[in-house]
Order: sequence, then structure tokens, then C-alpha cells
Amino acid sequence: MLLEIDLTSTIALYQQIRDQIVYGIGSGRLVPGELLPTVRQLAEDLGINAMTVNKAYTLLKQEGMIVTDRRQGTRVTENPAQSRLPSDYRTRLSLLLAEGAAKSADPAQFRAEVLRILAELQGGGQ
Amino acid sequence: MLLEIDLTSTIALYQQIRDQIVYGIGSGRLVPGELLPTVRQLAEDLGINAMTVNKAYTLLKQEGMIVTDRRQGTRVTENPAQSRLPSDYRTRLSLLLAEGAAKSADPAQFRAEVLRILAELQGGGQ
DNA sequence: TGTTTGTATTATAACTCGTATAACACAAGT
DNA sequence: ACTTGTGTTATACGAGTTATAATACAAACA
Repeated sequence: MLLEIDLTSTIALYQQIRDQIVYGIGSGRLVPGELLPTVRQLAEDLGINAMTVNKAYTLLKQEGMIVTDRRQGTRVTENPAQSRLPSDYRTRLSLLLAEGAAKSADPAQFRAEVLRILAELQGGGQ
Repeated sequence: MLLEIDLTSTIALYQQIRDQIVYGIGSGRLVPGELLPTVRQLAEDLGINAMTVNKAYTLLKQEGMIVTDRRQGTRVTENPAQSRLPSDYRTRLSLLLAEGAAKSADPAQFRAEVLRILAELQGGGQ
């Protein structure tokens, strides 16, 4: 998967990297077990410092998205299974859904929108 | 609606205020046209500076959630209708859904979770 | 005129971000 | 043994941003 960053964005570089990898995993374009670039390699490709990439990887590791071995490198986590979504995540999702509901005219219409976005994610992958 | 803030939280005070009002509107506990406390009143209730409350209100105003008049005070926006959700919002939702999908074992199960959270929001409101 | 509303300005301490550099620990290959 | 290539840790730094506050200003209404 090709990663791209926008140096002019207000979103932090490490956050952009993290977001794209999360999106890649969630959409199925990155599969469990898949090998990611090394921190140094990705840093060079993007023309940024390796510590910035490391920061993104550290974040993803804390989120349980990736796993690292000393020598093998970094891989997408094999066992995606968490029986129940973290309460922290549920809170964030609930808030974001509330925001969408507040901006929408009709609840049913908003519900359909959410399902469409989810289907698009899991289907096309982008 | 009673607002509460956590002074020890890492989330900024103005963000906590903003989030709770968004949640209130999205869940229906705050209805269009409803009058919100004045910046000074809310600041006093919470024991914080009025400018911090103003920052939350400014944010909400930019999001189109509330409307302010000089003398009348601040109200929940009357016309919730935006024909289509802002693309910015869709991007954020897509990313958050991707995160959830990445953390879930089964896509269908995750879909059901999302619908449950949405139903809980629009039904009980908490 | 006085009160109450939101707003603008300014200040400041704290934090963030990205970078840079270096060193470390580990595992595998040679 | 030695080298190589992983991720990791530590430290530092400077530009920029954030969060909160104190104060003063502007507008609307009774």
C-alpha cells in the first residue's frame, strides 16, 4: 500500500500515517500478517524523520493494530478479535454519530447514510 | 440540560463543553430553538472563565449547531437540514468506522454494533 | 442609562510537532 | 565473532499552537 503525506496539512504527519494505516486495515487493503515498511524505510520514502514514523507505529501498537518483532519488522496484527469494542471507542463513535445526527434532517436518512459509508468502506476499500 | 466538566481530563474544557452540547443535540435532549445558558452563566456554574465557554460556543457556531444573538443569547439552530453531510464529516466517520472494523472480528457483527449504538443514541439519548 | 448579551484583545504558561542525534537491545546471517 | 538491520529509548531544541484567563469593548434592549 502506498502511503502519502501532505506536508502542508494541519494534521500532524504521524497522525496522517496512523490514519492511513488504520483505514487500510479497516478497509481490508492491509490484511492481517502483512508486513509494513520499516520505520527507516518509510521515513526515507516520505522524506521525513524516522522518529516521526516511529511515533505513528507506537500509536498503532498501543491501539493493537500492529505488532513488531525486533528482527522481522512490523506486521498487521493477526488476531483482530476483540470480543467487545473498547468503551473508549464506543464513546467516540457515539459522539461522532451524534454530531452527524445533529447535522441531518431526518434520523432514518442519517442512518442510511451511515450504512452507506460503512458498506463503501468494507466493499470498495476506498 | 446539566453540563459537567472534568478539570482533570486531558480533553480541553471547551472541547468537553462542545462535545456535551453536540451529544445533547444529536440525541434530542436539546431541541432546535432551545435556549442555552449565557457564556457568563455557564462559566460561573462550571467555575471556569467565560472565554473558555465562548470558545466552545464559537466552535459550535462554526459547525452550524447553534446561533447567537447579541441580546437574546444562544440557541440551538432551528434548521437542522443540510441536504448532504459535509465531506469533512464523512471522512472523519469513515476513518472512525475503519478503526472499528479493524478492531472487530466480523464485519457483520461490527455493523450490528454500529446500528445498536446509533439506536441507543436516537432512542434513549442517555 | 444601565444592564446583559456576545466579542475582541492580549497575555502567558503549557504543550505539541517535527527534527536531529546518538545509543541501545535484539535476532539473524556470514 | 562480527556485521547488519530491526525496533526502542533518550535527549534536546525551536517554532508553533493550545488552553485558559483577565480585561476591555460593542451591541441590543428595557
